[in-house]
Amino acid sequence: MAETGEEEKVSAEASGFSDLSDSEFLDLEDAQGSDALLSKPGPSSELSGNDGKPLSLQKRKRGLDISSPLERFHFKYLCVTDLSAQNWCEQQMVYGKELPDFLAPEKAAVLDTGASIHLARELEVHDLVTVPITTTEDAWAIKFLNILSMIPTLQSEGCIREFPVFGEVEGVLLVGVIDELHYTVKGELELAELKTRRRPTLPLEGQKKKDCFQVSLYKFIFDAMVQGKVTPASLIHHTKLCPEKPLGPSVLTHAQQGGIFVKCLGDLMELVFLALTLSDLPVIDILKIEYIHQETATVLGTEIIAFEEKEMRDRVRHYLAYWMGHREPQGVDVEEAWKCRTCNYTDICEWRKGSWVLSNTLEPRAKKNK
DNA sequence: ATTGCTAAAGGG
Repeated sequence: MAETGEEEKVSAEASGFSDLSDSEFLDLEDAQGSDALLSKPGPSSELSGNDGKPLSLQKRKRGLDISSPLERFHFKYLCVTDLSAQNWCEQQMVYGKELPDFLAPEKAAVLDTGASIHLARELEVHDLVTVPITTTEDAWAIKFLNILSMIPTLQSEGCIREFPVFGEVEGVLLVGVIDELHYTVKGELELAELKTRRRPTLPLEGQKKKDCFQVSLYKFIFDAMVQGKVTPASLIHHTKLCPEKPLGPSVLTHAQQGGIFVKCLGDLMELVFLALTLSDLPVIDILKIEYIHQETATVLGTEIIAFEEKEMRDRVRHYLAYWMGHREPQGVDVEEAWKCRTCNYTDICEWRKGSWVLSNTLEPRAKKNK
């Protein structure tokens, strides 16, 4: 690596994250606090119908019954790709969350290949180092340190990859990673999303729509970040992070190696906020998606997306309405039933059953559509 | 490909 080009990206080790779920985590001093949060309040079990009123009504009064999917899954935030999965098929996304290891066999290879190609490209612009961590605060700290190192790189060298984004949208925290950001020869900030494909074919409309939504959402969140609309307070509120908790020694070491001297997450968040808002970062000018063939790396197609904020926001609102429990999940429309062909949940899909019954009972009589 | 009281993205 060239001297000026030598970039070091700090990345949290997978095993570090898995430590979080170990018993070790519960053995910490905070354990009592966490247990208290996790255990259900006593009255909930006693509610089981003792007077004449419907159970749901009783619970409703105490606000116990109405747990939104967000709460039921215990999600503090959603990934951008969760929402773009909803764009593909919301019902499928929900099954994916409910039945995690229901997933497929040979699809894995395609995903794996895609991931490898992305990793190889990431390594073109910076090295990866592993930082062992034990807490959620540490995990976020690594993300923030990465941002702090990437902003100056973008401004001086013009290209960064895997840039973390996050921000509250419609009251929900969304988290994602932008594939690539770079300045064009004209000096415009361009987001470039790479999509690798198993077969050397152009994506269908449904695929394009989903990818288009994904990058639009990235821009929306990124723009909000550089405009100072994403505050440390909002992040802390959603993630329930403790800003004063001291960071782990390995994280502190890596911060210092990068010239960052902080003691806790709160300090780091303030630095990130300042870096984002005071580095003359523009909003994203161009959204580009490139489809390439996995095997040959042939460019299959390039899309320049027109950012339509209102449409995107309406869509986000619609998707989040499911997560907040304002509506039931939906499957695909009849014209997109071809998506079911590659879905693992077709056999159990309630949405499909519903529409099959409908079309079966209505179609034979009236030849018209429904 | 799972994995998760959270790594997000990975492709169709």
